[in-house]
Amino acid sequence: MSQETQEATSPCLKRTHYCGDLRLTDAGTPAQLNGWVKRRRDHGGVIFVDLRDRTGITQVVFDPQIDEKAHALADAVRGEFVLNISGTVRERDPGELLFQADAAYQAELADGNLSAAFRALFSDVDRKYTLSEEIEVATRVAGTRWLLTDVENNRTYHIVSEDVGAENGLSIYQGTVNPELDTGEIEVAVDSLNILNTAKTPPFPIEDDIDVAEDIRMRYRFIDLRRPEMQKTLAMRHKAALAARNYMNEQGFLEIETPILMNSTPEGARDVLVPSRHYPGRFYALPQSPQQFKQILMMSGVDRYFQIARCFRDEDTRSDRQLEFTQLDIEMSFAEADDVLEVTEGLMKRIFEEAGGIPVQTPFLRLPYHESIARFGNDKPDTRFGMELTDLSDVMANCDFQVFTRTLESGGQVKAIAAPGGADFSRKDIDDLTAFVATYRAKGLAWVKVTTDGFSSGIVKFFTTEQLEMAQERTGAQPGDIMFFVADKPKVVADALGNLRLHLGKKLNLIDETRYNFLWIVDYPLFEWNEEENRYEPFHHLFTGATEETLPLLKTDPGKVQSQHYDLVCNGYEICSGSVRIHQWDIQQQVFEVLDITPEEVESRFGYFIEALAYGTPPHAGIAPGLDRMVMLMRNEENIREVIAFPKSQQGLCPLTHAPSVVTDAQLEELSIHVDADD
RNA sequence: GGGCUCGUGGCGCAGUUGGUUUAGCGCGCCUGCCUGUCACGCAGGAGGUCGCGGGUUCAAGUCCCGUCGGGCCCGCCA
Repeated sequence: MSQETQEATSPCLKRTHYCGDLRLTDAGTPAQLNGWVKRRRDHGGVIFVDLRDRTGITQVVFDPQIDEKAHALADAVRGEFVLNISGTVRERDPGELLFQADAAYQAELADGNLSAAFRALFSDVDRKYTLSEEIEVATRVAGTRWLLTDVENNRTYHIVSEDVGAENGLSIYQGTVNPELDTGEIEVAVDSLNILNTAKTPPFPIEDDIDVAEDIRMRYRFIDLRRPEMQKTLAMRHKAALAARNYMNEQGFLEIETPILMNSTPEGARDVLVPSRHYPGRFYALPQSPQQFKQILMMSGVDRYFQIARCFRDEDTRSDRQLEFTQLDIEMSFAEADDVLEVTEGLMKRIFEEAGGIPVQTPFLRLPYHESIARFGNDKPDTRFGMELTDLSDVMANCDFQVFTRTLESGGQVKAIAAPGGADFSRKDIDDLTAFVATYRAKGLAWVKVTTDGFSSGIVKFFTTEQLEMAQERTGAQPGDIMFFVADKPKVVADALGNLRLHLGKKLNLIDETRYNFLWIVDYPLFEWNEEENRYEPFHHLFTGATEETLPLLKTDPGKVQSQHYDLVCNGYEICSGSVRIHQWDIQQQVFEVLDITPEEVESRFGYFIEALAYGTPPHAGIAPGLDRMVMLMRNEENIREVIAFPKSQQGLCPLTHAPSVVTDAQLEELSIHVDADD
């Protein structure tokens, strides 16, 4: 194969346009393009190449009559070769004359409604030209030239009013315009080609809607990222970060970097640790979030801070969780909860509208935590559809179904949801759903179908008609639906039915994918009781403030203290989490006491922080929107890896570089680390 | 730590109750022909031993055990 890539004179790499830029108005102008070969179509005499860069595709034509040398060179071109071409932009050829028609049909072109008679002329030429119902007519030159696009058949026709024999008539040409491409009305006739580089045949095609295993895409991520969809995602992520940066700047926030190497705080998630060379046996930790530093910045008088911060949590991944991720970290002084919510709402509006083109209505609804759990089974509800959970504990207390009554007697609950159209579910469907809820520890899934003839189920006999009618009324079940019941401890009921609701919402297509339902979850408890360890734990983190009304309960009934924490939820994803912080030393001490953290522990773990707190800390509050999840939502992706350029696999490996890697003994020795690696 | 699931030419898949063929198909790839295609077309061709290891059997891609890798989920994590 020809490998001649260079001339003696080096090519000019400065492009005049990107491949997605050119339009009909550019016809006649010279153009120089750089790009990758998406496809080459060799017709023996003339060669077409679809040249791709991050903006789009332009068809370039190698015609021996224009430049014999370029045409000869193009013979060796293959997929993903890197080309530099120059030539002239030209309107695409009107193509071959198909037939001529009476001038009277011209009137029909104005409104795009072609008569049956006109349509028949197309079919008369050849069956394959039969027009579909979906056609569009564009006027190219008023009164004389039109472009007729058959959208469904992806075919174009040029129609020209010109002299046909003695009188004026219409000439219909089979056009060469490609309605699929933004640049489809033009092409570049090449007079000079430089093959800047060759390429091995890629392992999968560089185009959207490919059906390729994810690990192969990840191993060849540099090829995967060339796909238009991925370029779109990268660009959107950039726009989101830019919109955020601009907005925060306009709101008076300073962007400040905080350390990546910091100290380990064993609270919450596992830290990613980095050994210290100077101090054998000591480790830095990568930030789970810049929480303490941003609070210290408030103590430092920064007043308003933000950062596009990389965060690290050494926990197992999920489709919406990575080992490292990016947050728009925000903190503001002299601020109350409402101030943070307002700034955040403005930020969301700005990001979603500027980066995603998605209109956002503010302010957002606010839903108390307990209500969210009660109605949706979790604190990140997808409110794009109904099927809410409903409590039937009171109704079922007197039924004859012992599974329910025993659960209720031991302090459990009976709740239900109604699935629209679920009366059609087969035994197998229901078995699958039972297995589904079992993963959330539910011991069973009771069901009752609602039909026009009444209730139908193996367990109907255990209930009175009134009880079932009450269940139907509360769940809102209609004839044709099915009611699902779970009886268990409240946590299990919430998990099982909450996830079943989501599962069925997707399966039954109840979700409007075009909607973005933003929603604040508020009124969280400050502490959570840990049954096993017989002590309180912070519901969020140690520095979350309490509401003024519930603050006195800190000493008497900590479980009832309400925090000033807030989460922002959109379509079932938590996208921001924040709170008003404790800024008073004595209140912070009380929190430590509730949590049984000894003064010694406080001193060793947060000594610097507590000390800073005592030196005039302003009231402050903050929040941290997750960039990855926002981009994920805007791109309608269900997997966070799709919106990260180089994500880790589920096992925490980098598929491209194979990190983490084994290091040399010399490196380990310098760090005084002895590896005990059996597994 | 656990459950489920997938692993056959470069990619996507098919391989029936273990025995039919030299393990098929589509795409891609290679060669040749073709001046208007845009999923170009036509003709021809190359390429896999079925993730890996072991076992059962006269016989295994097909059954069993183990192991490695990918994904989803529980735990964990906000």
